Amino acid sequence: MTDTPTGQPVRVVLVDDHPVVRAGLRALLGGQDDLAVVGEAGDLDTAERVVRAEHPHVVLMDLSLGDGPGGAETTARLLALPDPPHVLVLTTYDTEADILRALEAGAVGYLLKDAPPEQLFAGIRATARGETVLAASVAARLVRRASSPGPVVTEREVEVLELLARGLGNREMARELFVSEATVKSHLSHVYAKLGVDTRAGAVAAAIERRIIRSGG
Amino acid sequence: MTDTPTGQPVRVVLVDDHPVVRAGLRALLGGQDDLAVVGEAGDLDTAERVVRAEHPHVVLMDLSLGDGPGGAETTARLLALPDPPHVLVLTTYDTEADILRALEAGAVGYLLKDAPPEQLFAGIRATARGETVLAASVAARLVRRASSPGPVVTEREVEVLELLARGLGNREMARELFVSEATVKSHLSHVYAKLGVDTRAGAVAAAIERRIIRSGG
DNA sequence: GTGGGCATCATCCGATCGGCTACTCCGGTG
DNA sequence: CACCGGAGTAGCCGATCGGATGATGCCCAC
Repeated sequence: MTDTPTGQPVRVVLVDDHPVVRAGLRALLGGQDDLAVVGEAGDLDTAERVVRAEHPHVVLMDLSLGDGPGGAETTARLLALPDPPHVLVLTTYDTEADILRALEAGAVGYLLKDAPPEQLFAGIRATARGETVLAASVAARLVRRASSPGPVVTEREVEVLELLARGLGNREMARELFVSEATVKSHLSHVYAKLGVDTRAGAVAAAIERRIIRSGG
Repeated sequence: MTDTPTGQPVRVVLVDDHPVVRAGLRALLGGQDDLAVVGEAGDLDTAERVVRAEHPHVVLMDLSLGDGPGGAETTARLLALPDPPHVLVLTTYDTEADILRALEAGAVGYLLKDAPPEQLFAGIRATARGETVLAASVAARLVRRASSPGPVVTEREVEVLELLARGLGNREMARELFVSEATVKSHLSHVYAKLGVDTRAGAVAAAIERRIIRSGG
């Protein structure tokens, strides 16, 4: 509703591997007097360089950045720079793991790409002021999560889940991980408990849904 | 490389549920003299109305249109209109099932959102001429697929896969589907063969990857 | 009008899974 | 130093799975 009282526009850097999306954000933000896009990047390295050079107030970041390092890692890297920007995550997905990783990495906001432009503008202004901005559905997920114990799967368990998704049997997993079959079964039991399932198929589905493992693509 | 010899610009309608993406495409296409965005839509109904009114040469469509009807269905609906446009699918995903559905629905092109703008422009011009345009990775998938027998999973088999992803046992699936356990096992065997796996966990992963079933979110 | 694909059902049987209990190492933390 | 959690290991055993084989009814296409 209201505008920012400062005379200086909010300096924004766009980080997204989709040229189309970058152009879209540029076009949208260009219509706002108090928002200025001072740079953009399609990958982590470029992002780091641009942020270092431009010292933006806000970085608008797409989480599904390429296939390499996740947006969460990128966020962390940018926040480690001197005079770090506020990071506002703007993504297509609203999966729990994504949100948590981004917020844990230090992002102060999380909006979805299908958000109306006004919400986006307001989000950027709020982010520049250091406020936390969450899309409604994102907030809802966080609330829902706050009431449940965090299923923290260990690194090893993730490995087992990945092999599991490839359809390996316990014996094969054991060989692959250089451990005994008993150990694999042990990990599986723990995974089942943490994911709230009791079958391999259910574990794979749950793991993919919570983005503990990815399903290729 | 070359431009279209016609004096009339290519009339384009954008269909995408992300305002940001629509703005991006508008901005990008706006820089091309021979391309004119004559309308846009964020959902199926609007798309149908706009196409009916504007009679565009090309429809740029995002497959991941909302959570309702898929882009494939939307494509089919638009092609069913009088004087139908050429449909160029522009999406984030390059999953086999998506591509096939879109192409089967009648789309003549398939590009990814992370494509460079030049490729996008060329694709639109080619589409306007009725040519087929495929992103490199998409073409590769089709080639890879052509050599293998088409894994066309039946409706019933999808049901089994969905229950499988929920971690149900054969007995439970049988009860859920009002059939005998033997039938469930039969379906599973067929599914395994079609997906090229031999375990329930592998089947779930393969089914999610090929978007035969969704994993929530 | 016959073949093929789909859905259905049945039986057999070896292989695997999943739950249970119990133990050893190790690195952190109070 | 004692405690805890993660990782690794072991054996037992009933339940389940997966493969093989074979059969029936239906509907559609050639």
